[in-house]
Amino acid sequence: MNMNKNLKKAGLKATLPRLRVMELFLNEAGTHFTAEDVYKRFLTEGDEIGLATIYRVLTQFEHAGLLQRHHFETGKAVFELNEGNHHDHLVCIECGKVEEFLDEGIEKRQKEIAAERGFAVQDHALYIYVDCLRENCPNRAAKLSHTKPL
Amino acid sequence: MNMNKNLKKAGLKATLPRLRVMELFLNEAGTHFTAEDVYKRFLTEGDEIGLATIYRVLTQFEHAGLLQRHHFETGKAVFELNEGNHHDHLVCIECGKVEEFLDEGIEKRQKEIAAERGFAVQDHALYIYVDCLRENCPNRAAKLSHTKPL
DNA sequence: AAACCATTTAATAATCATTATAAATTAATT
DNA sequence: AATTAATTTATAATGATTATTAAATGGTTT
Repeated sequence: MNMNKNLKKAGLKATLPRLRVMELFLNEAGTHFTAEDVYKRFLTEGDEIGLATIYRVLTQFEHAGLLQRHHFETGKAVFELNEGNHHDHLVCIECGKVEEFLDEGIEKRQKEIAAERGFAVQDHALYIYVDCLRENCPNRAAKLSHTKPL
Repeated sequence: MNMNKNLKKAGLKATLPRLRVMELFLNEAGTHFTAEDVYKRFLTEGDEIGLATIYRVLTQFEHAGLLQRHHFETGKAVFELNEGNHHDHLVCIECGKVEEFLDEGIEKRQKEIAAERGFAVQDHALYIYVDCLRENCPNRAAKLSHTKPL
């Protein structure tokens, strides 16, 4: 199957933790998970996979290009399936909801800006922090970003 | 003097640690410091100001609008003087050098993107990670970003 | 399929950045 | 100068993540 092939290509053995992680990200493409999200998810499903293992697997998958890591202002890293399509993020500071977008104009302008200054772009991160204005936020209580002022 | 006034307005007493921190950022406007940078700087100057105090003061200054906090992909927060001029950052992944820029087109487009989706922009962070291509990087050894793939 | 061996996991402990706590000190006010 | 609340110091605690090491497992070979 697809999963095994991905792992093989990355030179990684098909172990239970890795299959579970891969499966989760494939099944829920587009979702952003922290290491702990993944850990807890498995716990509730009956799989006791150590948190350190989760971290290791996520990092390996990132290096293998299977996942992407992002650092929002929440203090913890989030991972999502790497579907090859670069995009930026809108992050709701009230509920943590994440939406993706891509704007060619912005992409192009970034390259120009770096080039104007003699730099070679390696990567970029654009996070727009918003208020989604939903009164019924599932986790309006568990706010993000206690450090960043608005 | 200027410094005392700033602190007063923020409802903060003019203590030695706060004056030293303020002074440092004023004297080196445009520079980005981590809490530890500040801590070490004072040490070499003979002032033993606790790291926890530095953290507290930096956070207070941030809340008072005197400093701005940024999270690059280095894992630690950096602070710079808030001169009122919003700007984004080009960060060299080889040497840590930071350059600032502002592009009205990008700013405008961001607002549009959020608005199109019914969100209210609270803040944003745009970091372009580049290679400054300087062979003589002062700290080409002490690289940044071991986590983020290029 | 049993044996082999390198890889991987699990269970910790360690680390790094940052925040909280509680006792001692100090700035602003009386 | 005395009072009091704010602040610093020193230290412990926390939260996210990484390192360590012995035990277990996957893939391969016989």
